[in-house]
Amino acid sequence: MVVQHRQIAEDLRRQIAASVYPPGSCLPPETEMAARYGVSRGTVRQAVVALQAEGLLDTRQGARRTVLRTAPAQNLARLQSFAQWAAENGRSAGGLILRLRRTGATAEQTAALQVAAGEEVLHVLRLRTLDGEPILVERIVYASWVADAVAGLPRDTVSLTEGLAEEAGVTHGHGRHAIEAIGARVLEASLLGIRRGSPMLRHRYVISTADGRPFVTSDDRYKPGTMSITVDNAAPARSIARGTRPRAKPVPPA
Amino acid sequence: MVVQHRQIAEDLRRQIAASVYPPGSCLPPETEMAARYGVSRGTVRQAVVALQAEGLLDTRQGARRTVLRTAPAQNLARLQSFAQWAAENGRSAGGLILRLRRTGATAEQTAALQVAAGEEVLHVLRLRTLDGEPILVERIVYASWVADAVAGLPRDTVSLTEGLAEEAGVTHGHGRHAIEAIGARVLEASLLGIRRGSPMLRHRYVISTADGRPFVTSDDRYKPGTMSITVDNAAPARSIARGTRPRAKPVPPA
DNA sequence: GAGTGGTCTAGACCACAAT
DNA sequence: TTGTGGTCTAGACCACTCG
Repeated sequence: MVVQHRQIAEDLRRQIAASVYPPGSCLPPETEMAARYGVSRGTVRQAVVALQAEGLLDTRQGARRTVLRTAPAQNLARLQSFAQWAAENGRSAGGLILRLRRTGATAEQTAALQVAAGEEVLHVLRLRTLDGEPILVERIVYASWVADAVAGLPRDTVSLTEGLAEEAGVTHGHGRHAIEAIGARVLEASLLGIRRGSPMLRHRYVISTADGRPFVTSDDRYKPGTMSITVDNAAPARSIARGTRPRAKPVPPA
Repeated sequence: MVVQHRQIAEDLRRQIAASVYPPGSCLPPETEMAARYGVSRGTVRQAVVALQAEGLLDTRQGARRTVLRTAPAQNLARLQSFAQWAAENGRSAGGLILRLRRTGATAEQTAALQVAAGEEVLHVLRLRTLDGEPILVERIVYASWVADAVAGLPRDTVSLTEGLAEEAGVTHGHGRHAIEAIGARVLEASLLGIRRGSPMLRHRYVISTADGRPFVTSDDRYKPGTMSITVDNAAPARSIARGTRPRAKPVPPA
């Protein structure tokens, strides 16, 4: 981390977490921070912009930036790896590939993965556990150009995502997700020990590399009551605000 | 829109949408764009950074920026207003308040809205329609400081969100959302004409003003098969990439 | 009116990618 | 090696908030 604006951002995050600047308090002015860190105002801005994007700060032109939260807002990255999410939350994730099959792509998969009609893809049926409990059934489909790397992984690989990154250097760039509710089918019911028709959370997604090539799509179904997808977001723009907004009660910096 | 970097961003978005720069093609270098628009390089960067955040561009140090998609990725703002979402998609939303009641806040609501224990809050039970079809039951709770503005709105107000913005100048700043699957209870079953236990999508959220004061929380439940929440996201960082990534096939700018 | 953040400039140097 | 994006500077002016 040789980049100054990252160091400054990290430093500010730490101070906010440590309640040096508690929620409701103001950050020092840009000019003052610039002097303190011995950098130009622009560099401080780069750091502060990052914290804003994380939902940590409220900033309005003309007013001092105020702290909103102590903890950084969780971001959507968790939608991209169950194993990573589990690790972050101190839980242990497991995974077992039940079936592995190469077939021609369906029309839907052709569109999602941007492969030629009928081109061979790799289907994976996988049961996942959290702290030893079966919790989720995955129906994953990999594009042919990553299929061999996936097929070579052990059946009980905990994170296919990381395995694929290590084996083939393929990493997540963008994801497109759809979340619905759906009744359990026979397969899920028997694998997870629930009744048919039970309300399951269905999470479908397509993930692409940073340069826009989709390589995996999946249909994940969670056991009822076990999973809640959470999202923090910030309003995209200052939108339709009218009049003057009341301020949060000020708190002096510690 | 007097700000140059916004104008430039908008111009680029338009050109990408019009396939002047189709997916896979490269954007001109920063210096060239700066000259073309008659601004400094920094201003161009501000514009381009916005497009990156929208998932429209792939950028890597040293390489030209490449276009990833034609359409701007939809963002999470839709999670904040059903009416707005419907309007954007050319559907007609309706809403009818079935019950409106002031009571003391429960423990859960106290925490979500950050009000004193037992402080009065406004409960709203509301049935929503899409193109005339009942689709969703909302259980909304408003903090007392916005309750009067909400209670004064007509029972068939289509957008309480916009109504609240107009009446009280209260607008969305941040949202925290949780999405689950849950079986239909008697109330939803009868209102939506479905069977008890049917798999419903449950969307709970707390919304705060830009300065961090929560003012509304809700528990929305969607009729089975009617709603899918979609999310586009980009990887937060250049994470654990190994080796050189293969490039997307180049396409000449039109 | 003083202070603060938002925008913009004109230049510089470096790190990385492509050739 | 050359071109490109990433970082940084030192200064300027404007728009907005707040006392």
